[in-house]
Amino acid sequence: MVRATVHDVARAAGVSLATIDRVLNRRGGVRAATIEKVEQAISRLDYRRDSAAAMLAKQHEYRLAFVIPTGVNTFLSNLAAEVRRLADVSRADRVSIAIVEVPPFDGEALADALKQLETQSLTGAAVVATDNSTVRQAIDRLVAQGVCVVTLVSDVPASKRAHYIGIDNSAAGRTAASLMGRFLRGEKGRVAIVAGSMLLRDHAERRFGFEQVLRTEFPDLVPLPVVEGLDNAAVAEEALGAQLDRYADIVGVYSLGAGNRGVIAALRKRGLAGKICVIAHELTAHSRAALNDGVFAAILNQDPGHEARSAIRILRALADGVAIDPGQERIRIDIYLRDNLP
Amino acid sequence: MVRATVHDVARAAGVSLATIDRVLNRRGGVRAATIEKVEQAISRLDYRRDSAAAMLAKQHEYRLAFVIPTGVNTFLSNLAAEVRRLADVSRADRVSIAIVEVPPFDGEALADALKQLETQSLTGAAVVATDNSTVRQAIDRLVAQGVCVVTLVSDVPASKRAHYIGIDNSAAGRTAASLMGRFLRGEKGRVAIVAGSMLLRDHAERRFGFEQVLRTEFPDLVPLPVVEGLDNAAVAEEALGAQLDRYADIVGVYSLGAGNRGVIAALRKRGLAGKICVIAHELTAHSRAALNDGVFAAILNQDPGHEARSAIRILRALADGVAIDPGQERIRIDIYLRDNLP
DNA sequence: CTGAAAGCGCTTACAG
DNA sequence: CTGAAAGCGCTTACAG
Repeated sequence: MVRATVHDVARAAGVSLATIDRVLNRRGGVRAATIEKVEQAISRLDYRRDSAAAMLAKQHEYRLAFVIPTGVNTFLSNLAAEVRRLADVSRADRVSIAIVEVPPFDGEALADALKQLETQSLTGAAVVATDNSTVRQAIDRLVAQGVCVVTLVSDVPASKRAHYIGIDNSAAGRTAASLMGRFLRGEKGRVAIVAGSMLLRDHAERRFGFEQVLRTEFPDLVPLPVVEGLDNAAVAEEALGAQLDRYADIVGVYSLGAGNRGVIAALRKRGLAGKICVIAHELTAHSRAALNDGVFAAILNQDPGHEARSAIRILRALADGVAIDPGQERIRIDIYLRDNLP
Repeated sequence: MVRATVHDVARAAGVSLATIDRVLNRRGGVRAATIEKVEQAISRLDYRRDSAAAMLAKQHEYRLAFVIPTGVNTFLSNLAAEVRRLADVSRADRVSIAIVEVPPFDGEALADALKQLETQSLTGAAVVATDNSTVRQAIDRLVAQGVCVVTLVSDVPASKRAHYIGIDNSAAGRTAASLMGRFLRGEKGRVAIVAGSMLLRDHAERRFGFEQVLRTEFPDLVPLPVVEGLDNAAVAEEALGAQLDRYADIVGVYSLGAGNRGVIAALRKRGLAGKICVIAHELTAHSRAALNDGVFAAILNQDPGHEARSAIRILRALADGVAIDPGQERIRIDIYLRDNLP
C-alpha cells in the first residue's frame, strides 16, 4: 500500500486540490459540509501531509539572529561556535543565521544591538540577555515588530519573549548545594561563592537555590558573601584568594559561572587544590582538566549544542505556528563526575 | 540576494541539470574538467542543495522496525511508548516504524523475531538485544540482507551492527560507585547489588564499572554477590531481603536495572528506607517517588525519548549515507537528585 | 560522457 | 465558497 497524496484525497472527497489545502491548513472560507467530506476522506485514506513537499511549496525562509555576549567567557564562545556550525548546515533547510556579538555585562550595548535587529526583517532572534528594563523593553519592541524572540541561557521572564531555552538555574543551585552537602557530610565550615556578576539572572538564581538548600538542609555549611569575577580570571582569583586568606575554615567553593580559571589559580597557589570541595558550572577545557585532577568535585553543565539546536527548532516552530516536543527541548542540568565525562 | 538553485549553477557552469546532479551526488561518469567547472560555479554562487526539494524528488521511503523486549519493565515500556509517539509524527517524513515486542531475557525468541524481519524489506532496525551468539548471528544475517541495524540500550559489540545507541554502561557503574562512595564518606560496610539479569550486557557492564571503582577507591565498601530480579518485583524483593536479613552492615544498595520496586519494598518492610544509600537506574514513576521520599539517594537515567529520536535519525543517516552529528547523538548518563528532577 | 523533460506532493495566486 | 494551473528545487529514467 502506497501513501495517499492530496490528489487521492481530492478525488475521494470530490473536490479540488485547493480545497484540500484550505482544509489541511485551516484557512477558512470552506463550507462546513465540504470540510466534513474532506476530513472523512483524509481519515479513510489515512492521509498524512508530506513535510518535504509542503516545505518546498511554501518557500518559507527563516532569517534568524543569535545575540551572544562574547569576550573571554569560554562557555559562551563554545555556544557561539555551535551556532556557527549549525548555521552552515541549516542553510539546506532555508534557515539563515546571523551571529551578533555584544560586549558582556552591558545592558545598553545589548539593547542597542536589539534595536539594530528591528530593521532586518527577521523571522526570529535568540538572545543571551541580561535582565534589566532597557533590555526588556528592547525585547518587547522586537516582539511588537513581529519577530519571534526567545531567551537563551539566561531568561528575562518579564519580557514578551515567547520562550526560554536553558536550564532551571534555581534547580541547578539547589543541586550544587545538595551535592556539596553530601560530599562534605560531617564537616562544618564556610562556603565561598564565586559568580560572574549578580546582574545576570542565571547567576542570581543559582545563588538563590544554592543558599536556600544550604541553609535549610546543611546548616553546618555557612555561605560567605558572593564574590564577582566579571569574566576576568585575575579578578576572581584575587577576590576568592582574599576570602581564603581570611577564613581558614572554608570547606567548599561554589563556582557558579565563568570564574573557573580564577578559582583554580587561587586554590593552587595556596596548596588547597583537592582539599576543598569545589562544585563548578559549565564543562570547558579548563573545568574538565580540573575535574580530572581532582580539583573540582563535580561540574554542572548545560549542553551548548543542545541549546543551539533547540533554539533553531523552537524559532522555526514559532514561525510556522506548529507545536514543539517539550521532552526534546528541555535543557537538562548535566552533572559530571570524573566517571561520566563525555 | 536570493538563494541559488541548480538552474543557476547549471547556467553558470554551462552544463545541464543532470550533470549538476551527478556532481552533487558524486555519481561518477563525469569528466574531471566538467566536475571542476561545476564545483567552481557552486562555490562562486555559494550554492547549497535544498533538502526539502531533494527529499521530495528522491521519494525515499524509510521502513524501520524497533525490536523491544516488553513485559513489566517500566523503562522499556516507556521507550516503546516514545517510539510509538514518534512513529506517528515521523510519517510526515516518509518514515514508517513497526514495533516488534519480544519476551524479555529470551535470546531464542529475539533471534526468531529478527529472522522474521528478514522478509520485510526493511531499511533499518533498532534492537534492544541480549548479547549471545544466536542473537549476534541473527543480527549479522539481517545486516547481510542489506538492512541497517543499530543496537539500542544494550550493545552487541561483536555483531556487525552499524551503531550502538545508549549510554556507556561501565561509566554508569563507575559513576554510581563514585556517588555512593562520597555519599557514604567515612562509613564501612557491605553494598548489595540488584540486577535484572547478568545475561544482559548493559547490566554486566554496570556491575563491572561499579565494582571496579568500589574496590580501587572505596575499599571500606564491600560489594556482595549480585542478586538477579529478572524483571520480577517479588524475586528482587526476596533476594535482596535475604541479604538484608543476613548482613546487618549493609550501608548501600546499587539497583542497576529494573528491580526498583522490589528494592523499595524490601527496604520499607525492614524499616530501612532512607537509612541505606540507594543508587538506582532509570527514572520511572516508582523511582521518582522513591527519590522524592528520600528512599533513593540518586537515580542514573538514560532518556528514552532521546534514544528513540536518535535511533531514527541514525538509521535514516545510515540509509542515506550521510554523516551524523556525534554531539547530538551521544546519550548522556543523566544523574538525578531530588533537586534537578525534570 | 552529457542533456531534455517529466515528475515528486504540496501551495499559491488568480479567476470565477 | 470553489477550482484549474503553474511552480517550488530537486532527481530520475531515457535517449543520444
